[in-house]
Amino acid sequence: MRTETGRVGADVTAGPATAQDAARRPGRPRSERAEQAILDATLAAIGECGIDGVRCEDVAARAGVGKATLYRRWPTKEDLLIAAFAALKGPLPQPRGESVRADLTAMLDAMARSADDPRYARQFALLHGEGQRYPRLVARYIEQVVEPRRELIRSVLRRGVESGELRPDTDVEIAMLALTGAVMARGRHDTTPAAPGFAARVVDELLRGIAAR
Amino acid sequence: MRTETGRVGADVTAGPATAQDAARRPGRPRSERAEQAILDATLAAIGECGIDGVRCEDVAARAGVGKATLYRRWPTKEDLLIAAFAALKGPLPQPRGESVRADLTAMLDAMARSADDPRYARQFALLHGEGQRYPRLVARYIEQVVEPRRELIRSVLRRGVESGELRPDTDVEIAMLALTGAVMARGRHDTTPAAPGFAARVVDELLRGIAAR
DNA sequence: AGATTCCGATACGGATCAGTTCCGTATCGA
DNA sequence: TCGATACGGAACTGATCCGTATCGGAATCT
Repeated sequence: MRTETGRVGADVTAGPATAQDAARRPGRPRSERAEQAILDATLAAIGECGIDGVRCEDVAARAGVGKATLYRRWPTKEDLLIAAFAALKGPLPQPRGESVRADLTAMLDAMARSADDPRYARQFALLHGEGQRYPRLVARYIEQVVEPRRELIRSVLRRGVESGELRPDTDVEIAMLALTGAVMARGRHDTTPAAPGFAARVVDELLRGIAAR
Repeated sequence: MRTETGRVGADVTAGPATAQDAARRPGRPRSERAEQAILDATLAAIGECGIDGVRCEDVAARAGVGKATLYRRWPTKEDLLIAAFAALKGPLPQPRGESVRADLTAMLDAMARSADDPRYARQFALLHGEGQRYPRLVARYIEQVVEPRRELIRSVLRRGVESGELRPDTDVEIAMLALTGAVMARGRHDTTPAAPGFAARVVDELLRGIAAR
């Protein structure tokens, strides 16, 4: 049974009880520092051990925190993982709007670069691999991390079609998949960092096409 | 300690002791049927439960086999997984050589179609996700499954360059990543089967390029 | 026949790990 | 100061699961 005072499971979506909530309640408020330390430790553990390799005991130890402190905030391991992934999503890179080529290159480059971080590198694979056992986790991750990034690429492509930079009959979805997929496929089993011009080369190959004229 | 009679660990690479070996030894020979049933059950379990979700006990039960029968062949879980993945690799689709477009389309279509099989769909993700804990498994899978398929795509592309079907300055590696990556990216979180023309659209977009003329 | 090895079944040892509970202590509002 | 809640630490429970051991019986060789 949960020792959580009165909160229900659905609240996980909005995060755990924060220190602000507690400030209006009697007793010692929850430590904001502990909370962040736990999330950081969780992400580090995921990067090192994989999603199923994360042990709550280890997370607490890394964070310099008692297990009770962890379970007071997230009643199950899945809740903790959801919170960690949500915290990881980070800022979306904003297209600068100069040209489709420049925007796509910048975004793919950011993708490829973050793929060199093992924490990011294993995100989707982890989710996909062990995702069947954590369906809420997968759904939330796709909604909060994957789709916004895909949509950003799509929007750049659509803008290119409107501005005449791209063929009017461009299949935006296919192009998006080819671009993001190339970055994914490269980082898949290649642990070396992406070469400097990699993103630009991907964009250029797709822009020009590989068919002979 | 292993109860294995006299075989060494390195033999796992070449598979377990087969019924043929045993036929030259006294006593009851090993059942070929049990062996195949175990491998099939392993693959099914991987597809359903994920790589870490596979339980040897469950595999034995599905195969209608005692645990001893399993451990007599593969002394550890990792050995079993390696054997199962090696058995899964299946035949390589052979390019028919008519045209680059036709060959690529056929191969990507086969990829997309097999990605609809959950057993295949989760292969690389599983390996990538929990691969850190099974390094031998990953290495063997890449070598035996991933690379041959990639090389096949590369060879078609190179042939296209030579025949003049593709631009002479085509970046074969990037093109290969864009093609295979698009299929990967589509199937990533999309459980619905690929649309019939999907592979052809990917190939065509890359062949023609999306830049306006 | 007798020795040997395999079979499926089941029980067991031992390790791991999620989640709980309790301890003594620290920090808040009243 | 007092009550309430938080803290880190540690012990504990209960479940899971790998791998071993043992059983009676079946298949095969000499």
